[in-house]
Amino acid sequence: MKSRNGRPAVLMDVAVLAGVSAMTVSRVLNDPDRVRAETRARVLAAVRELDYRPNQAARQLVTGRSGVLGVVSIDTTLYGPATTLYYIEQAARNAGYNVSIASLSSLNRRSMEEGVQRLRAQAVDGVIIVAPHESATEGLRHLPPELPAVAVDAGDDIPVPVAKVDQRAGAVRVTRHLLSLGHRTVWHVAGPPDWLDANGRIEGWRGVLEQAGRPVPDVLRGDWSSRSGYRLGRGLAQEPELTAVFVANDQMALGVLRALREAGRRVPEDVSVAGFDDIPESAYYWPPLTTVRQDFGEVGRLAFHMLLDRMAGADLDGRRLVEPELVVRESTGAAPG
Amino acid sequence: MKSRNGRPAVLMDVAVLAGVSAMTVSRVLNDPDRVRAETRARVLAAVRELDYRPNQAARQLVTGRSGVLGVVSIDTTLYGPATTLYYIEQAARNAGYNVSIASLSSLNRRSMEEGVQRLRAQAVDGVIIVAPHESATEGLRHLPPELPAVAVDAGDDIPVPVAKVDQRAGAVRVTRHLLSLGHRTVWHVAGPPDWLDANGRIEGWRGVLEQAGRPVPDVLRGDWSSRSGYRLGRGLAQEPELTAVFVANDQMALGVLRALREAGRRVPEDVSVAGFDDIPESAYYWPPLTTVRQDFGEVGRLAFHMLLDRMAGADLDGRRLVEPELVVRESTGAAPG
DNA sequence: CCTCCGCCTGTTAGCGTTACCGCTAGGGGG
DNA sequence: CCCCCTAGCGGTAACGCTAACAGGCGGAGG
Repeated sequence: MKSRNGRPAVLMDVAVLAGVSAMTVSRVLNDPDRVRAETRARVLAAVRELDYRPNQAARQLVTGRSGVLGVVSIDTTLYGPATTLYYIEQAARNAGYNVSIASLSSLNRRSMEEGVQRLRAQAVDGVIIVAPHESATEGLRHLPPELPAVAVDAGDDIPVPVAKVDQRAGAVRVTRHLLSLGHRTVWHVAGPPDWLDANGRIEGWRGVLEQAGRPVPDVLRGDWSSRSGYRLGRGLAQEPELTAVFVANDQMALGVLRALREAGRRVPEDVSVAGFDDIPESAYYWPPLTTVRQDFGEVGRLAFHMLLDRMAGADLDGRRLVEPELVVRESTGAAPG
Repeated sequence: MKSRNGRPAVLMDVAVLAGVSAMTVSRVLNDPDRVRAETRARVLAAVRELDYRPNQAARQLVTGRSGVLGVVSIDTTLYGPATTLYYIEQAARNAGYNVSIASLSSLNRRSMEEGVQRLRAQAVDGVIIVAPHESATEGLRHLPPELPAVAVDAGDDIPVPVAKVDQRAGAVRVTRHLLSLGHRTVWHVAGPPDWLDANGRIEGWRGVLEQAGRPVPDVLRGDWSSRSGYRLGRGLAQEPELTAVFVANDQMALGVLRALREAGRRVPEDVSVAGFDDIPESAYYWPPLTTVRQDFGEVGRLAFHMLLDRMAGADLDGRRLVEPELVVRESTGAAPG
């Protein structure tokens, strides 16, 4: 039921109906223990009867807090960012926060900073930045210092806390797995330059090969899409020495699988293929894909809780790593011969 | 540069620095043409010098508008909802709106209404509801009437405008395509009951078969996942009569492809398989998947503009359909024999 | 010369909430 | 018996902005 005159009820209407002052109504809503149980009950009854909802703008104007968190993220159509965002939102909701988004189509320092500005203009209490790109790192060094911020998958030497999956460790595991199957070396189809995840995976892969004294093939660069995986896979299929490929994400691995098959090279009998991410479909590729599982949900939750700490004034500036997990399926096998 | 005392500058600080009244500053920001060019320039200079940003809460308190739109959506991890959300956000940004999200993990009337409540408590100016589920339809009939709302992919007989892809037309096209290849009939792996998209596709498929006087096989029900497609595909592979399957989305089609291959039935020589959605990977499945392209981006943009009209007071209550497009690849071919 | 009109700017009064301080009633200690 | 303390509640003043009206000033028209 609405207030007498038809407009939404305000705090004063509740106060009048309950026979108390406006201040008491406010207390009932924000600090219920400080008001006598009987009074509280009367107020709550009035709240229900009038269908009263506190005006956020008025509350924010005086408290300075909006209860809204901002997430600026690269293309939320991608599986990783979408999943991270989803779990951030879940965690935020459970803690009583709302989340506002700023998706970036192109990723560079300016677009990222513009996203932050947009959210700031909206008076968010804090931001989480999902911008796993070299070009955005510089922007992270110049964030407004009074705005609590946490980054996901960011580079080093930045003044904000970071939550991320340990890309390097994942790449190390999958590369070691391939070497342990007897392959002389492992080729690598990487993500685009400037992507931190792509570079982390390259480092892990290269490190294992160098440490084992194996030849390090040239890195091939895709753009995360199946299309680019297919294109690069056609080139790879011409390499006579090729027996194992580590592809930097599952979508590109799908393209590589198709290219190899079209060239008549069997997986895993002739060539082993491994991916990264463990998207839900990869278990149903042909053959089912060996890959590295990233727990994007955990990253999202972690980022949110770090932001919460940050907003509470904690001065954490470290990075928290989530461990990836090797998932062995049927696309990798013993080296031929 | 901040205001003298260290706190963020407010409108009054700008007014003092520019030597005008607060009202003039407000006008420069909201209705620049109504103030003399020279005065305007002085004010803008002061704005820049103080790094002044209008306080949204104060503005909202007096205007009643927040400049924030809400999107309540089923699991934004799924390709369709994620893409729709992405384009809604893009369109909203271009029009000067921010977007706040409420993702639903389980979809039913209560969770949907709770999502709307959460956004309403946040004082959004309007909401877009992506809840393509029977159970949510009833909730759409009881939305607070004063809240401008638009639904995406909703059912019939609801009092809010709807933007959606014409599911039935897509199913009709793909089923006709399969019949035209000489198949006696077409099997169907559908999405979960209560999903409107799933049911629309069933209707289109069934309609074509009945109209052509073909037998109508029992509908198989999956849950959109590749896993369920695989499970149902194993059953299908046992059907001796099977020569054509229309699968209600591409992920399930991937599972069906694998199940058929494992059972030794070749695609498309023995069995034709078609999907729905045209996710970016489906062109790289083995074989490349014939499917129906849904333009989720167009749906998102459309929904946003309908909401804009709605907020402007327009009384549209119709539904706007986006046409899907058949994409023929290599997973469908002439009937065997 | 006066009046009227349009352009530009200023003054006043809120918008709905919470922070801060103050008041009252009742109870326990000296 | 008085004093002080606490629990419970109320009054007032912001928070930062814009709607609505008011006024000054110059030029056009009578």
